[in-house]
Amino acid sequence: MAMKTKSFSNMQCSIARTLDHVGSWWSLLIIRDAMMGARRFKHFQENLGIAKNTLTSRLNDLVEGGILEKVPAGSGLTYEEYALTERGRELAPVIIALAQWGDKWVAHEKGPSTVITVKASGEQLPRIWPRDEDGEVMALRAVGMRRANGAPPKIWTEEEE
Amino acid sequence: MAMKTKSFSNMQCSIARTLDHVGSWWSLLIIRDAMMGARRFKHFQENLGIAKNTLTSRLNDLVEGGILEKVPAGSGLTYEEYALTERGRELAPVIIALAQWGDKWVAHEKGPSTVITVKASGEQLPRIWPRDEDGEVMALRAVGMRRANGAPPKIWTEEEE
DNA sequence: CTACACGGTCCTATATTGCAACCAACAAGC
DNA sequence: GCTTGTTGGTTGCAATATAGGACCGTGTAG
Repeated sequence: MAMKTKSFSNMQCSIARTLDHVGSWWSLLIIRDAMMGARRFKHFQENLGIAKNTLTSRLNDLVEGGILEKVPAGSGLTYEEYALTERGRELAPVIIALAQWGDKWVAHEKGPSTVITVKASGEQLPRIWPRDEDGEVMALRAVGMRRANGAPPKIWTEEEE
Repeated sequence: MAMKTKSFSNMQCSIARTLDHVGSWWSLLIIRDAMMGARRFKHFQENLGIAKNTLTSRLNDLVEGGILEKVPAGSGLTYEEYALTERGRELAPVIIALAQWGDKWVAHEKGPSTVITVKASGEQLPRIWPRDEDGEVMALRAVGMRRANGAPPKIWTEEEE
């Protein structure tokens, strides 16, 4: 699906499989703009400064991947717009995590250009972070990653956390 | 920093700035492996099936970006290993969000190869998701994204959410 | 002294991206 | 009815990045 030399889609890892859909340079920025209300070709193009043929490719990939869908623009309008599907909207945690990491670690001198908020209060959204079964924020060292049963083994076996 | 045609690093948007560090095809998979304990060049190479020169580039970029650092492997050992910095470890929410999205929407027929857990209980980590100031899980429609004061305006002005 | 593992570098072929030109469909102005 | 401009693309070409394999210097094992 993604147009690169080596596809991740046959990998079993969910991260790789996700990146196969949204891992190319512009995909997540297109999704970000879609979440902020961009719907038309020109919106993405003008806002991102992306080349038109590249944008065409990315949009087609995202539609094919079920993240965007083409919908009629409205009564009387002839063109179609690009709208996020539920699948696409559920990428919000990824977008939020990226934005918050960037705010903390590689902030622009002028501050962030986008603020993610709790609509009800207008306040800035709290940091998205792993939580345990009780909803308590966890230290990262308390998060484990292990191979699933039946998964191909890792190569490095010197130690296990 | 990242070696692509057009750099995102001068964009004000935090998402773009983050992607400038981790947006290339392999970066996030390298970080995933590092989180699972990979430390040596060969670990990444064998596990990912990435070309060696590409791996060299990506590792150098990540070190330059402060996400990995080279550390002496240990007493008596001559080589250096790649270890996540705090900056790198804090990408965990991104990795988790990608993994959980993939598990839900593009799962492999054999199931996930990696399971992310709460170490204390061994249970699967709950879904990482935006929460309000009280720690309550939010509906995505309750999350707002708006331009910061002073940010360049969006091009599309037809509607505001 | 020889062989091999490790962590690279260098070269070439292919794939992807950026850029600019071009184009068809439609709308607005005159 | 004709011209112009906007939109949403497509097509070529040049530049860049990736995959793959050959090669290499250092260190270790035998």
